[in-house]
Amino acid sequence: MSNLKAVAEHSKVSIATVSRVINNDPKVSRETVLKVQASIAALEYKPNRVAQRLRSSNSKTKLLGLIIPDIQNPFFVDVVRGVEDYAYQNNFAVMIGNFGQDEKKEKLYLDIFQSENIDGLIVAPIHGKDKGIENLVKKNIPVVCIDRGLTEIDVDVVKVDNELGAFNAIDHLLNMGHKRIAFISGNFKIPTYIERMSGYKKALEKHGVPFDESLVFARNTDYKSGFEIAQKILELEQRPTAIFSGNNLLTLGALEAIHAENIKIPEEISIIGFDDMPWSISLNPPLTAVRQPGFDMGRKAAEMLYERIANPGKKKENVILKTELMLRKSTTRIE
Amino acid sequence: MSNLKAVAEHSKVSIATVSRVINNDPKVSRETVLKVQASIAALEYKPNRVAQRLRSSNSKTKLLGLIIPDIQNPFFVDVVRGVEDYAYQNNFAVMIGNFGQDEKKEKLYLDIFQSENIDGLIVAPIHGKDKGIENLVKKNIPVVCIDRGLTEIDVDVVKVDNELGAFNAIDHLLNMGHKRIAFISGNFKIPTYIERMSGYKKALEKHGVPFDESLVFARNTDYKSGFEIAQKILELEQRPTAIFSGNNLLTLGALEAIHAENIKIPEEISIIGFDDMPWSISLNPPLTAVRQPGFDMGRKAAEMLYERIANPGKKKENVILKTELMLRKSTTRIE
DNA sequence: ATTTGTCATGTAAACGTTTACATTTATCAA
DNA sequence: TTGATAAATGTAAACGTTTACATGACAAAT
Repeated sequence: MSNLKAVAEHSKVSIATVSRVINNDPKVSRETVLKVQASIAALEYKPNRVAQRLRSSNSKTKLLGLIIPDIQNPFFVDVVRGVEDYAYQNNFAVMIGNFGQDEKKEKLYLDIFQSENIDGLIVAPIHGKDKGIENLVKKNIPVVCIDRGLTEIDVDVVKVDNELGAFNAIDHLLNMGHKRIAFISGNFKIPTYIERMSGYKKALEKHGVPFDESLVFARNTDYKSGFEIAQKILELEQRPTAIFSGNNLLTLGALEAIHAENIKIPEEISIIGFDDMPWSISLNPPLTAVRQPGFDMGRKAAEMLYERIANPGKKKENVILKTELMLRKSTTRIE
Repeated sequence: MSNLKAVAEHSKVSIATVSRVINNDPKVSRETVLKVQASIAALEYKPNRVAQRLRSSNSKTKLLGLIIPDIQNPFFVDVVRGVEDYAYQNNFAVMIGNFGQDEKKEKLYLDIFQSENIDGLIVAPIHGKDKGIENLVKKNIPVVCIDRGLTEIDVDVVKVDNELGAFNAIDHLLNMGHKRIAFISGNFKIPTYIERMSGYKKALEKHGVPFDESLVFARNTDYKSGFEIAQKILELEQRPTAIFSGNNLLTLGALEAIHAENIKIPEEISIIGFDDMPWSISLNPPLTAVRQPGFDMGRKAAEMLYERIANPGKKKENVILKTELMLRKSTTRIE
């Protein structure tokens, strides 16, 4: 790879001048600019971003870190796309780390990204008291949390009104006459699930239905957990008439379990999923789901990160987007 | 962030010695090692990977680039997971770029990754004559192609036997009596679709069914294309009895179109998709599909990249994995 | 006592940039 | 002519590492 020195020699100027041309410094004569640009083209010179980042943190070639809990979850894929969309338009590169709900792995990525001198980080914390992320914030490294916030410290957040989203889903089921509604949740260390649980409870309360702890199942947030928990639910002596499932993958896993038992949805059991998918309509049956605007969340987070980088002192922001209940065919009225 | 110098001062040795301790150089006394390690811990020192990469390319802190065509496609998500799995175990960081089948964006990521001094690249080329990737290979930057190869140049490749995969799918349909089989393909610039097309033709040939060009539709590889092409197919005067769809997203899009028209699968039309998904069983109806081992492909590619980095001169490898036809309920026999 | 060798450590150059500061040259006012 | 000012360019330090080479201390061999 050719470097500044090569270009400088080729156009018979100093490397400082070449650097100035690259950075559009006005203090260089038109003549020299043209000469240097010709050399740059001739040698196919590309600035070395590693050297740029080592030398100065406020260069124009920014590097963003993005840490997500589970890339298999289409919701987070949407988030990634949103972040990338904004980054691409603004000439950032994005480094992605997927920690698969593994706290150690999250910590590793935090360390790596930090020592890669990233200019900013977008992260969905594994829990609300994440010390690693708190540290970054304290060090004044620009951080935006997505999907989940931090409880101990003030930080930029983009999330969704999880409580209301869950409330509306459960309210809908209760309105249709359901009383025994199982909740397949993710781990309650994760803030989102605490909030969804709270919405679940509030809806029950509103309808005067007593809360039954034995209907709540919290494990991991993957396909397999959804499958296994649903199996258990279906075996219950007094089977619930409806299932509320906490995320995309849990829903898909639960569907597999239900289909494996040849149980009819919604005639024998209703189901609502948190997280919509483009192909929800093609599921058997078309799935009623709580839609989160993943792409928009990603884009917004990137935008906020950009602003935070430009203006580190600025007041922390807390953006809460709305969910939408997509009514389809996986729920029905019962007497 | 503390640096070598700070650690050196803290433990009253030179920075060279500290560096040696970090890199486990045996030529340093036990006593000093302990002293330095204590300082490292006290100051929470983390090596700066940017400086490491600038200084030497054969350090232990490697950075891999991964460029994929479409992160919305669950197949590529599996690939990402496979790559990451291997990378994580071997202490690499992975930088992901998603180019969304946009050639310009692919080029941009190629440039960025190169100027980030990546140690190696895993990429699914947008087409077989990708000059950008050819250049990297010529510059002796370790590259492994995944899902798709390069025609003009010898390079490491991990892919799947697309021709045979498609052949088996079409053969299955023909065996069930189908003769008019539509093919929803991606763009024929992409090598995979050329190969799948070839398998499609060979199967027709085997059964003596004449090839009908008007049944082949090639556009993009996204959900929307699948939806729109399927709409067209359903409007055909003499409607095909079966659809073979070229990838995950095309299949899901096509399903939506079919369901929107209230057409029964498989009674009124059969469908086989290239690419299986974990939740294929929960689709309406459970989808018959050609499974590709995405995770294994990613893992294998990372492994090959690792070997190529260690041994750049080694002979290029061409790994072709097998597909598997997953028989479910979306196809039926016709007379 | 001198030489040789080994081990531990230090010194300084290098990686490719950016940038504060210094230098050169030209322009113009007095 | 001199000095001041401005414009264009160059010089060199810095970012945080790694590493070839130099140095120094000490023990063993002569």
